[in-house]
Amino acid sequence: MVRAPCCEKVGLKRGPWTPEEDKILISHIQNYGHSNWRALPKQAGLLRCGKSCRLRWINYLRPDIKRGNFTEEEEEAIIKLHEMLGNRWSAIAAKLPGRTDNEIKNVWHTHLKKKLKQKQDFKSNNKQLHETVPKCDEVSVGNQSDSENYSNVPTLTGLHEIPGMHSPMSPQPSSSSSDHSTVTETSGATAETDNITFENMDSSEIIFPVIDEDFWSDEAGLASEIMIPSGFYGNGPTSIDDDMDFWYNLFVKSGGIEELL
DNA sequence: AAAGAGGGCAACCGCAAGGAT
DNA sequence: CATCCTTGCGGTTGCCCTCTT
Repeated sequence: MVRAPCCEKVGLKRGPWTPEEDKILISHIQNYGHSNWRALPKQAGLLRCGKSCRLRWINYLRPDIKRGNFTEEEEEAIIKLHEMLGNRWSAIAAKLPGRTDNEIKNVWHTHLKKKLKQKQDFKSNNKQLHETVPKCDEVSVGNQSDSENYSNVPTLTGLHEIPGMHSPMSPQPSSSSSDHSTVTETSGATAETDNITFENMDSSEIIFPVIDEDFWSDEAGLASEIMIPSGFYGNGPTSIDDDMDFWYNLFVKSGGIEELL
């Protein structure tokens, strides 16, 4: 038995969009917006389903779309974000202004998967080196009431404000660079470490766990193995999704995946 | 020069979530 | 509370272009 189409397709056009259709869609959205995708094609006089119009707009016609090849930096960012988020293309796209989830998904499947494979091959060839990275499992991120436990982590105490990023319980960094040394923690910190900034830290002070393929997509794994600085979370959100910027920036700041290999 | 292979990318499909009724 | 509708998302498809033989 053939499944009925998800939307009415009788008389509706499919396939590649023509420049004329694009023009109509752009003009209509500019004039009336896109509050209702389903009704839009009818109102605009397009023989397309709403879904198709939405996709065309989001992936191609939106004025803030960045066209052209991905830069090296963007590719690196995608690889790192994919390590953290898995196949959550929209979440990855949200971190890359002007890039769409579809575009990122395509570039992943066409270029970056291969690139990463090479990296992983390299990694497996250097397993011995890999095993020298210390593994820690004393600290749980999942329970914010465990903040006392964080103070038992010697390697990261004193990590407070990272320039260009914000910890979940701190205010957004201001444009003034003088704010870099601002201490914003609310609990669990020791007074004598308040002047220490991430910038001044030796990267060797940060210890990441051994990472395998499942690590970043497994919150439980992350929660049980990553070393969290004392007082870093305080009363702030504690889940990974609550502040992905925080995790990503921390990861990148500490050297990213290369640092772990 | 022609044919086949492979890659890149736009578009489609189906499902799930969330809101409206 | 149940059902319907709409939107958003990730996976997949298929066309077109380029490269290789």
